[in-house]
Formats: sequence, structure tokens, C-alpha cells
Amino acid sequence: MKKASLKDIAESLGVSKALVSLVLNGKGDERGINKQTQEKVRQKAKELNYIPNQYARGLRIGRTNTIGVIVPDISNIFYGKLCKAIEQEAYAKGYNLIISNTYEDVQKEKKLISDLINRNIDGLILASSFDNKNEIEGLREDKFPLVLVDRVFDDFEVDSVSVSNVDGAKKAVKFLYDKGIKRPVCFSISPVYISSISERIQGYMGALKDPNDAKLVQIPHDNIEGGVKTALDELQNEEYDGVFCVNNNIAKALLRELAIRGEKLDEVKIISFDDIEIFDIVHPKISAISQPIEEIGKNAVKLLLKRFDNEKDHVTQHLVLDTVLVER
Amino acid sequence: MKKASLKDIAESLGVSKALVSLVLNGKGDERGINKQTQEKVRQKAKELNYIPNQYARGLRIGRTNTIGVIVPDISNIFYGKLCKAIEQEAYAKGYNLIISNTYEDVQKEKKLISDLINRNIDGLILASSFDNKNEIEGLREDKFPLVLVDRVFDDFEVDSVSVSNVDGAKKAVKFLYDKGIKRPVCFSISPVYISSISERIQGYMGALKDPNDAKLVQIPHDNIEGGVKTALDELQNEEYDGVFCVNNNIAKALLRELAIRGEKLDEVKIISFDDIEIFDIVHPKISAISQPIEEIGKNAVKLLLKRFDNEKDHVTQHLVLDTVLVER
DNA sequence: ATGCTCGAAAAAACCGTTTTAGATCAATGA
DNA sequence: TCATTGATCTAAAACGGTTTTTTCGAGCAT
Repeated sequence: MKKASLKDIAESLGVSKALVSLVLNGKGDERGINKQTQEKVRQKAKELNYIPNQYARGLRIGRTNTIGVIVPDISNIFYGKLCKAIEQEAYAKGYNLIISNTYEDVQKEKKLISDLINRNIDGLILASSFDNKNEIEGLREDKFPLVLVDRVFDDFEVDSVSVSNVDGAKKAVKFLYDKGIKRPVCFSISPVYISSISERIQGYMGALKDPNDAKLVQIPHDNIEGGVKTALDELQNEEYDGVFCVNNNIAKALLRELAIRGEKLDEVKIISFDDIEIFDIVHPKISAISQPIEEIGKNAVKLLLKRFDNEKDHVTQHLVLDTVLVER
Repeated sequence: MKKASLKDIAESLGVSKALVSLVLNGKGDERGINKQTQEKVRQKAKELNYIPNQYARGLRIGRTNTIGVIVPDISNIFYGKLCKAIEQEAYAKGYNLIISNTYEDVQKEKKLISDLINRNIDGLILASSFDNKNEIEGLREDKFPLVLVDRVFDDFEVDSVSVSNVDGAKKAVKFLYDKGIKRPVCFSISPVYISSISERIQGYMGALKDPNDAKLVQIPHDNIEGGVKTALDELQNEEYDGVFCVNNNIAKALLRELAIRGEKLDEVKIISFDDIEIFDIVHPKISAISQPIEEIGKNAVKLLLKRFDNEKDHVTQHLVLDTVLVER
């Protein structure tokens, strides 16, 4: 059972490929094609189980109803949920997704971008690991439909959806102070040039009562467990009673390490960026700065589609969503 | 800066498209094309930043170096990790992925399969939500390269990679008994026709000392939180001292609900299929039947590639990996 | 000079669609 | 009678590659 093509339908009906194409694309009426002929075509298409070849179609019309999505790591629950939200919105609008991970590898990200583009994706949603906008400056110049999510670049005229990280981090630190914490530490993740991270650090710094109190720990993204261990060793003799974790992975690792050591479990207050399901069932409970993940994803798709519809005079938008403090 | 095509390179060098194509595909020597000409072509291709159009290529040769992946829900950590493993192996072998979610929606799964296939994917890795093999019988008949993962069908001659669910569940129940548990309950998830779930239930049943003791709770997959609440209400007056959760989502929900109620936290022993990071930092700690997710993913890709290389006399394989008991 | 072979490159066909520019033919109106 | 119109439908080009077939000379033997 070979796949049927337009030609197969056309020949078996004694009409032209063009007619079949028009009918199946719903342009039959518009082009004044006989109703009965139209019906026959549709009938035969169903009978032969015709599925249009998207590659031929894509080649011809240059659009493919496919959106590329590049994130650092789909197995990180935040990006997992983000992709889910993106996928739902995209699917509802008739678009397919090609999802890829960079694992923060800049070279891989470069390759993925060009791979996806020569696959004729119609647009790209990108949570970039680049440390600057130069790598994607070309896309902007070419006016390639692009939406940055989660991670953005300053002074870069490309649609983006992000959250108010500085503000969220400030809320977190303020929360710690409100709970009587005297010396809040920040567990950050490297690389710090990622906008969402640097903004959170900035928020932490800005909210400190005394900037000299700043205690900032850098955990490498590719060895979080080890990094947390080292950090805790180094903090052994320091006084601290509160921790602000810049993301859920850090918080999870911190929690595990504290549990293993049996240390500080009741003395330290922890708050993390990203609220994840388990934070209220662990000990100590972890408060969180919750991001509206669904909104981020859906809006990213909406922005992209708006851009498609409005190629000419599209005005660049930067959508910044607010976070919510979840106290525990 | 429009994208450069073969034709652009050919014209600017005064040679034919065919020559350029051959050279860039590394067939220059084989076809006896002048070394210098070859060098000029490569030079110019780089200069014009030439990227071949995959749709034209795919249309002509019928292969696209793209693998489709369909899972129930990428934001479920198990499938997130599975996709990550698949992606790493695939990427290393030069393949791209198109990942889609079904959310257990059978209609959506049908549509996705045909969508992906007419996108000319070279093969499909599928964690199916179908309740029987009929829906994909057609793929088998057409000898479409397909690998089932996680969820398989009986008596179905298609490559598959799964774990020994019955055995794993038995290990879990045995573990509970070993810990002195008298009345183990099984928290299962609907729909139960999913092979991995039904096998785990089967394992639970088979390992019970007294089959009359069987206590099986069905939680609907689309309302786990609510389902767990209802279940706990119903179990209010029952005696039980151990729980076997058929997957990590159920375990997480159970844990949360117990924590909210402040009930049973110290009296009940919980073991779950799927080991996830948080199980050792929650209270009570949750033991687990750990699945070799990476192996599942990598082997699925390997099987598919083997099939590509060996289209003619490929022997169908069913790979069943063992689980590991993680005691806590 | 004629016919052959051989190396190198060009030309053409092809993949399956979409779309443009006509073609065909019957009915209409002046 | 003949251009016009309208309703249907078609031929062919185009998209950008890959692959098969041809062409073109040069070199060589007869």
C-alpha cells in the first residue's frame, strides 16, 4: 500500500492535479469548481487515504506549519511544563513543534538553530543559552520570526516573554527578612550571564539590607549535586539562616544534601524561584516565587502567530509577567 | 540576505547544480570531479553560507534524518527523561527529533501519527495510549520503522523496549512484606489497559500472600489529586499499612495529600514505580522500583537505526530491561 | 579519417505540491 | 454572425535539491 499522491487521485478521476489540489485545500468554491466534481475528489481522496506530502508542500509554499522550540533541558520540570504549554497552544492553532535541547551548550545551540531553520520551520521559540545577542543578531536582521522566552537580551528588538526576575528575587529576600532571617545566602547557578539568573542575583543584591552581607554561591549547572556539597562545606563556619535558590534544581539539590547531612533542617528558611509540586511535602517546606509557566508558553506562541499574520508592520513586544510569592 | 541555493553557487561559479550537489555530498572523488573544482565549490558554499533545504532534499530522496517521538506527557518527569535520553542518542547519530504529547488522548494520538508520517519522518518511537494494537496494525503492515517504548502490546511483531513490570511490582510488594507490612494497598492509575500499568497491577496481585487481601484503587490520570483524595477518604476505615504506587505521579499526589491531612505519615510504608529525585528527601521517604530510563531511550533509538540499516531482513526484537529496587 | 573509449561536466528528469495564466465550450447579447 | 461572458477545468512553471542520462572533447587504435 504505497502512499497516494495528488496525481493518483487526479488520474483515477480523469481530472488534473491542479483541480484536486484546489478542492482539497478548500478553494473549490472560491475558484468555481463544480460541486459534484468537488465531492468526487473528496470521496476519492478519502478512499485512497490520501495524505499530502508536507515536504513537497513546504518546498513549494515555504511554510510548514511547524514551530521550532529550543530549550536548555526538557527534563528540567520548568522547561517540561513550558514545552507542554507551548505545545498545547500551538496544536490548537494547527501548528506542530520540533523541540530540541541545548544542555547549555552554545555550539549545539548554534547548530540547532541552523538545523531548524533549514528545516523550514515557520518560526522559533528560544530559551537561549548564549551569553550575548550577537549569535542571533542575524535572525533579527533577516526578520526571522523569533520569540525569546525565559531568557532575554537587553536592547534587543525581538519579541520576548519573560518574568520580572529582579522583582521576584526581591520578593523572595523580603519574605526571608519578614520571617526573621538575618543572613540570607543566595545559591545561584552558573553560567550567570543567563539573563534570568543574573536578574535574580541582581534582585537578591538589591533587596539586601546591608550589601556587605551579600553571600553568593555559584553552583555549576552541570554538577549541581557536587556544587551544593562544596558550597555547604564552605559555608560550614559561616552564619546563615536563610537561603534563596535561583531555581528549582538548586533547591532540590540543597534539600537533598541537607537531608543527607541531617543539618540545619529546622534552622534554615529556604525559598526558591520556580514553584514545583514537591515543595510543600518536603522538610523543611520550601517557599517559592512561582512563575506563570502556562502564560509564558501560550503568550510566546500567540506572539509568534501574530507575527506571522502581520509580517509587514509588526511591532516588537516584550511581555514581562509577574511572579507570585507562595509562602510556606 | 536571502538564503543561498545550489543554483546560486552553481551560477556564480559557472558550473552546474549537479556538480555542486555531488561535491557537497562528498561524492566528488567517487565521481571523479576535478580536485580544484571541488575546492572552489566548497569555498563558495562557505562564503555564501549555504544551507541545504531539507524539504527539497526530503522530497527527492524520501529520507529526512528525523525521528518522531510520541509520548503521553513530556512534563511527566519519566517521559521528560526518556525524551532526553532519546534525543541524546539520536543527536549523536545525526538525527533530529519531533516530539509530541498525546495526554492520553487516543484521537490526538491517531492524528499525531499520521501528521508525523506525512512529515516524512524516517521512523517513530511511540509510547502509545491506545488500548489495543489495531490502531497501529497498519504501520506494522506497511513495515513502517516503529519502536514501542514503555508501553507495548501482546503478540505484536514490532520492535519494543520496556521493563519487566510484573517482576518490578512483585519486588515492590515483597519489599513491603519484608518490612513487616501486613496489608499493602495498590494505588493504580486509569486507564488500566496501558500495558505498563496492567502489568504492574498483575505483579501486585501475584505477589500478595492472600489474594483476598487485594485492595486496588483506581486514580483517573486526568485528576490525580482529586482521585487520591477520594481514595484516601474511602480508605478511612480500612486497615492498611503499606502502599504500592504504580507511578511517580501517584506517589507524589499521595504524599502531598497525606502531608496535608497530617495522617499516617509515620505508619505507612510507601513504594513507587519510577524513582525520582525527591523520594529520598520527603517524609516519609519513598522506596522505589527504579527504571533504567537512559537505557530504554538509547536502546529505542538503536533499534530504530538498526532497522534503517537493515530494512530487508530485520528481525523483530523485544527488549525487556530489569528494574532495580531502591530501599529507603 | 573513422570509430572507440574515457574522463569531466552539463543537461534533464524527477520528487509532490501550489499557483498562474490560459484553454475550452456553451450560452448570451447586439 | 461574432465578440463577450461565465463556468469549469487544465497545462505548465516553480520550489531546491538528487540522480540518471547526455554531451563534449581529447586521446588512441585501426
